[in-house]
Amino acid sequence: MLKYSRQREAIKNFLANRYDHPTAETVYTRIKDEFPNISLGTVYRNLALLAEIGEIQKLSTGFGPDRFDGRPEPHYHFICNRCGSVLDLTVDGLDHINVLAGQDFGGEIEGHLAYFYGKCPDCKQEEEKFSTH
Amino acid sequence: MLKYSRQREAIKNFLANRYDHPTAETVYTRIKDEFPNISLGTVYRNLALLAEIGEIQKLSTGFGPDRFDGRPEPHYHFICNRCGSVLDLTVDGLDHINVLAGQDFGGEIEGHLAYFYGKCPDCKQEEEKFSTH
DNA sequence: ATCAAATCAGTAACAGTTACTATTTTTATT
DNA sequence: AATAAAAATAGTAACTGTTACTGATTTGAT
Repeated sequence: MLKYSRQREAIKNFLANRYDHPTAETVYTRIKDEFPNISLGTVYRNLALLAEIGEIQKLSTGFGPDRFDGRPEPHYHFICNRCGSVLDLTVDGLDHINVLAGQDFGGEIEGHLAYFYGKCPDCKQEEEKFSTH
Repeated sequence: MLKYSRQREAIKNFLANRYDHPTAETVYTRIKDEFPNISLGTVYRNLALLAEIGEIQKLSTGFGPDRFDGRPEPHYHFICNRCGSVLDLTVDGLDHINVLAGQDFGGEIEGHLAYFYGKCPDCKQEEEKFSTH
């Protein structure tokens, strides 16, 4: 049985108001303003729990620590390979790739996980300042 | 300057003859048959080096340790969420999703990384044995 | 054969995360 | 409101996967 916890509530609210997909460490240091002696373990436990019950999303990008997304609706992410920032993307109609992937496959494709990477808007603009034009 | 190393050669050959995308730990224990006192650090260093020069691929699935693929040509992977096995997929013509993802995005999409998941052929067959038919 | 650069084995250190324990909070029941 | 069991907590230790360090060995150009 799930009981209320002020710490969990604070973590969820914190994520709901951020769009930069912070790490557990970042959540920890920021929640500390409100709960000075919250422990890192509590942050990890609640992030895992919230992700499990589908109220947030956990992003394992493969480089560096996991990141967390306060928006539970499925959506894709972009990772800037210049500055490392992680951004939300609004892409739809990508489910057909499951069919393509299942074409010559004896098993059953149930879903996919995709990350897009490249230059984020900021880094693109920054780079254009120095290019010939 | 890159110098030859028997250990690196053995690691590369080992991977070239496997299709199950072993972990560094697995590579280590198996290479030990030929090099009884090879160290785990050497395995990690060479796997990273081989991946960097494009002779193998490193797969960061997000759950558990990284896995390594002896085939350097770009291709997609399937992860069975029943038994955890990682399989190669032959899918082509998925590059158009970069365009779709870049539609309403101010930055520049340069590529993507995708994993498909579901039931592998073995687990599918296993499950069908127990279903009503 | 010489010798610098690369690689090695062995081991210590590290990052990110999970597990443990004794205490505190929550919440259903009185 | 008091009670009590279950859940959550803070604090800390332990763990997993990986990287960094060190002094010895191997490689390959001269």
